[in-house]
Amino acid sequence: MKQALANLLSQALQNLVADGTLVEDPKVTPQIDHTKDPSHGDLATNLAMVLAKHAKMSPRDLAARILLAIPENAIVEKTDIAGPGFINFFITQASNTQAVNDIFAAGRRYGYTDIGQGKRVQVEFVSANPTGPLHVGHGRGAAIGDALCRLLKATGWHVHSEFYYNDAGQQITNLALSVQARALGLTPDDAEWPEDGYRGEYITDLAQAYLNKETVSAADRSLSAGGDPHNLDDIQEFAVAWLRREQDADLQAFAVQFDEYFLESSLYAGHDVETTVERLTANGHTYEQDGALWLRSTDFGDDKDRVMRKREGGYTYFVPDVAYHLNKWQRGFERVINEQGADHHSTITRVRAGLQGLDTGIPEGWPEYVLHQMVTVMRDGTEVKLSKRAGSYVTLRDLIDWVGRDATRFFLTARAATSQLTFDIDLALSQSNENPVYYIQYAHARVCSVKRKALDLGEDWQPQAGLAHLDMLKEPEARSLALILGRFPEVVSGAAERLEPHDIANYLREVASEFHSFYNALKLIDSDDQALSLARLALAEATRQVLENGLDLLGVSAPESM
RNA sequence: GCGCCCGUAGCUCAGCUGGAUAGAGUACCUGACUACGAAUCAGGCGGUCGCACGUUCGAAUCGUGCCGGGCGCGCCA
Repeated sequence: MKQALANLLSQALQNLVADGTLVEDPKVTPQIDHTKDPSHGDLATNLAMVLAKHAKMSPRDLAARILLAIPENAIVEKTDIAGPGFINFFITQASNTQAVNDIFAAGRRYGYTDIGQGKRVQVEFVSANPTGPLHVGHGRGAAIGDALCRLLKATGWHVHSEFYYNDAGQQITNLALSVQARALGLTPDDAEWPEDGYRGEYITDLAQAYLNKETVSAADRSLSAGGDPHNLDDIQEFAVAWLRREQDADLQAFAVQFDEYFLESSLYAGHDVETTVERLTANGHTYEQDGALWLRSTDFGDDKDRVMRKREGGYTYFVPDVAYHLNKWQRGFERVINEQGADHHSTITRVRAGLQGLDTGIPEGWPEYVLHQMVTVMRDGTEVKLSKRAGSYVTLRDLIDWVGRDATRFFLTARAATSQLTFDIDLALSQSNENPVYYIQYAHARVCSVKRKALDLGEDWQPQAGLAHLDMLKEPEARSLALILGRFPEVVSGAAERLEPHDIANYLREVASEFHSFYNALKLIDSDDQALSLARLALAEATRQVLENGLDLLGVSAPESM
């Protein structure tokens, strides 16, 4: 719709250039927006105001000239010049209800576009260390990251989702030491307990499983415990596999899947880390000082240089990170998007600096980042900070157990990632009008119910039959519902472009709201007027389809009954 | 001290690539079920958009400086 209008306007401009009103195509980007106020029409543009200076005319005069230059068409019913020079467009009935036809034609793929043209994008998210259950922050990352993948797929990108597994380094050693301590009968209160040890209840379960010589099967491996509390390497290998299984189960409960789990240890095994360091050194971006090897990251915008190889010989954490991203680059991804918690913000400059230092033609802004702020969990008006299982934090599993997968997903994606999030357990639990998830799902279930009811009247009460009578949808409630359904493709492509899934959540609430108003104002099934009923049923079914498609982008189910 | 994010209705948040009278939910108040699902709808109340300058036809939106909150500033990850 917007696009069609934009085409008309650009033809109008060409006409004005041709007749000398305008000199040539000026470099301005006029906007076409949906109006807030129905008296302003359905769509409006600021074109005349933007061009006024260039044309040396007043915005309102120019607007009048533009309107005269618009070619004959079947879209615009009438126009208006308003305020300082806005051009308002009232679109025709047929043009408005065309969305319903489009929705029936495209079905499950309505809203999808081919903007990405099949180009490859890699999305990395969650990437939790295998040292404990996933917490609510990982949950937010999982919900947003997965929604991003779905949005990118819907806009024609070839998406590869990935979970980076930090199965090397100090924190894994601490994990192994903690499990070993438990296996040897120590508790976190003992003086001999490892200094940076993990204290959650799961450590106890893990130690017990190890002593019982249990076998764990995770996505990529199956491993049996040796059961020897003095074999630290064996404990470590078992602990990582066990926690991986634990995290897999959490992600499965959240319906999040990854195309690939990438192991940090593979970067050491494959010498990627060494190669990365060698290349940075060969390119002259490193120096030795105080027994350590430094990256001159200040050459690439960092506020200080960073140690790469510590005095004791090990690499700092960001070195394998750079190696990992070089690996991503070599795999040929057009774009790479990393979804992470904002507390890791400082790594961005470091990783990009390392990549620039490799001199392999990686663009400066590569990879892209989506950072999410912290999540606070509230219940009964107070903050929930602890879980039994993990000890010091609320887990993703806790949220799912408390409020269910759909509500968890929705609440975690409904807010802008840049805003801190307060997760209100009581609100998410309420099965009433307070809960936005149910509000949207209810609209979907309601359509399903009405369709069932209509079919009770006979086989000829299929919504599709209403497509022949769409011209009967004249009431304002029907009009504005059709109008918002027609916006869905723009909403999806906009959300994907800005990497902001919460746009979808807001849009779906509006759709549900328009539908409920429509439903309450008009009777959908009237056996005395089948044609009109069918037209309304078709509009309802189109609404259902948009709700289903939109909820799916957020990973939320669209129930046929509740 | 430096960097990033945030500050909009009592509460939770949209709007932020500048546009018309700043929106939604919730809370509170009035109404609507012998109709297809009232988990709904219609209406009302509620705001110096943190503050101050600036940019311009026009600023919640852009710039600068303050104030307040969060996160990060390690040879931890």
